[in-house]
Parts: sequence; structure tokens; C-alpha cells
Amino acid sequence: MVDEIMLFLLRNGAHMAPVSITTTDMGEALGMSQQNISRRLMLLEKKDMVLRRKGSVALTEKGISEIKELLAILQNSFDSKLRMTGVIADGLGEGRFYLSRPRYGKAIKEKFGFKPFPGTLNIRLDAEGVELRRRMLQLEPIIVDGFSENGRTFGDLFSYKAAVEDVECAVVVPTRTHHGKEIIEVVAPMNLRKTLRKKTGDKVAIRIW
Amino acid sequence: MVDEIMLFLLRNGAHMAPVSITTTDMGEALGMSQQNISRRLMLLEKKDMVLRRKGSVALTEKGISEIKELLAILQNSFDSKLRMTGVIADGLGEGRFYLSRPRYGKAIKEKFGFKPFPGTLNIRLDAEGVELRRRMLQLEPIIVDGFSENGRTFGDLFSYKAAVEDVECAVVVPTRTHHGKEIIEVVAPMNLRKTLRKKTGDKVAIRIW
DNA sequence: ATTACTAAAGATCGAGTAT
DNA sequence: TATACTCGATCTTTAGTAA
Repeated sequence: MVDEIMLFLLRNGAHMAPVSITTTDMGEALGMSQQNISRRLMLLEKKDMVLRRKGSVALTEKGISEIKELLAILQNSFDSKLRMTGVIADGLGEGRFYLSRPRYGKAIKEKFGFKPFPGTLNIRLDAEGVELRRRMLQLEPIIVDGFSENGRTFGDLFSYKAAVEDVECAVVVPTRTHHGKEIIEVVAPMNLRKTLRKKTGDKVAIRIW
Repeated sequence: MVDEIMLFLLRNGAHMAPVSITTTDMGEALGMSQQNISRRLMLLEKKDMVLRRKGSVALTEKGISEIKELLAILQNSFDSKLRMTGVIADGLGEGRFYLSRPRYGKAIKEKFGFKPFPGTLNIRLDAEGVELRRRMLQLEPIIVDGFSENGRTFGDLFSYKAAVEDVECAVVVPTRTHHGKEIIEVVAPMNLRKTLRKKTGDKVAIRIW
């Protein structure tokens, strides 16, 4: 959680260079006692969010990345529709196996309102898409619960309402995925390749909301 | 102050339409007790940050503007550019060797949009610059992948969009550098010494973004 | 089934003060 | 001068349970 002390440090450039400031001055700026700033800086340091060295404070890499995560959440929320592009990739056949499990099919019907075609469309994102995918994962997911069947475990799926070329569908992200970060799997009520008349390597746009 | 409850509501679109959710479910999502969510929602309502109506919650205008204020702080902080100063140093000739490899040239063209001049400009940073270089290394790098060629290994390069005296370029940091911490290497589409009419020992400013 | 009150535990705070 | 410890007051939280 990003608190007002980290925010204060950020505003003073502590993500770029160490900031020289006393606990007394910080307390004054934030309307807190010197003692409380002292205590809270110690806590932040223990959590590896800030680094203190002879009179100066800097945000650590971890601290900065927490703040960036918060930034991404806010940005995503305000430009509600995320749009990524990529090309159709050859699937691993894994999606088909998963999606044909009746329990997944039922869960998707429940959460998305359609019965999934037994196979996923895999899309290889471009560089910008990979970045947007990272943002997508910070959105509140629709969780499709996993289960066990015949001794095999099917993990939870994180899923998101989406559209590929304006055809309504869902992006599903297995909790323990076998894909790299540049591939996303799309589930739809029909065979998307046929419906869209697309083949491997063709460019497509995916919108998330 | 924007708290985790407001953030949760935002992620669920409560700035666009009321969200139907129970205090129990929210507690589960946020790892808090139902009672605490209940209490905190009441407080937020008293502060006019949220509006509750028969089982649903929405962010108020005031709540939304507080969140937007936070967003603006974060964006401004990260938009601000890192600026270092130093003097032009004599190169080690190593940059030229690296950058003349077609594969590096191609990768840089891809990531930065220019074909690199076959040689780097080496800049010896001043004390403050050395500190800022440390900060630069904590920014998200643009990674230029390494490779092997004729039995020799060329490691990954961490690179950053930059400008020397307002000429667009890239700072590259070999993963296994032979330079000390006070030298940075700059790659540009042209011979920067000539373009800038600078010689060894002349002062220059580098901006990173 | 959902929300919110009460009470007690736990966390956070400022004042005083030692290092 | 600056930082951080102790301690009592205040706040925040959870569990139990009433509305």
C-alpha cells in the first residue's frame, strides 16, 4: 500500500535521487509529529520501500514499482477500454483440452453468458500489447474457479470481458500458464478463426473492458 | 486520502455506475472483516466520498476528484525527466566494435527507431550525475537482447531513451560493463561529437525519459 | 441474507525525553 | 541538531451478535 509518506517522497523526486530532509521537516510538511515520521520511515525501510543513508531518503526499486502499480490501476480505470494488437499464433492444443471440460464450460456460460467453443484463439501480442497485458492483469479479474477431476488439477482462470475485431469474447489467463508474456488466450462462443476468416500470422485487435 | 476501499470501488467501475456488492464480498476481496468494510463505508459516506443505495455503492464526484488528484500527482512525478551533466570522455573504442555488429544495429533500429552511428559517445558524469545514473538504472530499461557470434558472446544491453543537448539518442549500459560508474555510453543516429561540435572535456547535459 | 452495533484486542499516534 | 525510544491516549480492527 502506497502511503502519504511515500507519496511525499515521490513528489520530492526520491525516485530519481536521494532527498535530503529531516524527520522534523517532513513532519511539518505532512502535519505529523517528528516521532511519527521517524517511526514510519523505519517501518518503510524494514519493508524495503525506502532506503535511508546519512540524512537522506530515497525510494527503492520495490517502492517505485508499488507506486507504478498504483499508477497503472488508476490509468486503467479512467481509460476504461484497453486495446491491444497482435497476430494470431498457433495454439498449443491446451486450450481445447481445458475448455472442453464441462465444468469450465459451465462456469464461463455463467460468468460471460456464452457456451465456449472448445478451443482457444492464441494471440501473440506486439511490444505495446505486452505492456497493456500487464495493465490488464491489474484490472479486477472475473475468476473462473478451478477444480480437480480424475486426479488432474485444473487451476483457477483469471478472465476478462473482451472483443476480438468486435466479436464478443473473453480473455482467459490460467493462474499457472505455460505461455510466455506475449501470448494471450481468447475464448469465444464460436471458432474465431473461421468467423473472422483469419489465419496464423494475421493481425487482430483485442479490446478489454 | 485515497484508501484501498476507494481503489477497489474504482477498479470495479464505481466511478461510472453503481456497483452491486455486499460488505461480505468486499471484505473477502480485500482481506478484511465484513464489519470493518461496513464501518469504513459508513465513514466514507459521511465524508461524501461514496454514495450507497439499496445494496450498491458508487463513488461520488468528490471521491472521483480525489482519485484524479492522486493520478495527477503520480503522472507528474513520473513525467519529470532525469537530467545529468558530465564531460565528454575519450572512448575505449569498445562501443564502436559493439555497435557495428549488425544485430545490435538492427535491434536498436527496432527499439529506438534509428540506425546507430557505429561508435558511442562516452560521458564522464560529475558526482551528482553518478548518483542520478544509479537512479536511471532503477527505471524500466529497454532491453536489447545479446547474442553469440563467432564464439564471442555479446551480452544484453540495458538502454534508455535519452537526449544529449536535445539531440535524441539512447543511453546503453552493457550488463557486464568495462566502464566505471562515472562513465555512460550514448548511442545516436549520427556522430554526436561532430553534430554538437564538442570535444573531449566539454560539458554536456543528458536527459533521460 | 445483509448490515451494523458493542466490546475487547491491536495498531498508531503525539509528548516527553534519551542517545 | 537530529533521530528514535517509552508510554499513555486515541484510532482501527475483528469477533460476537442484534436488528
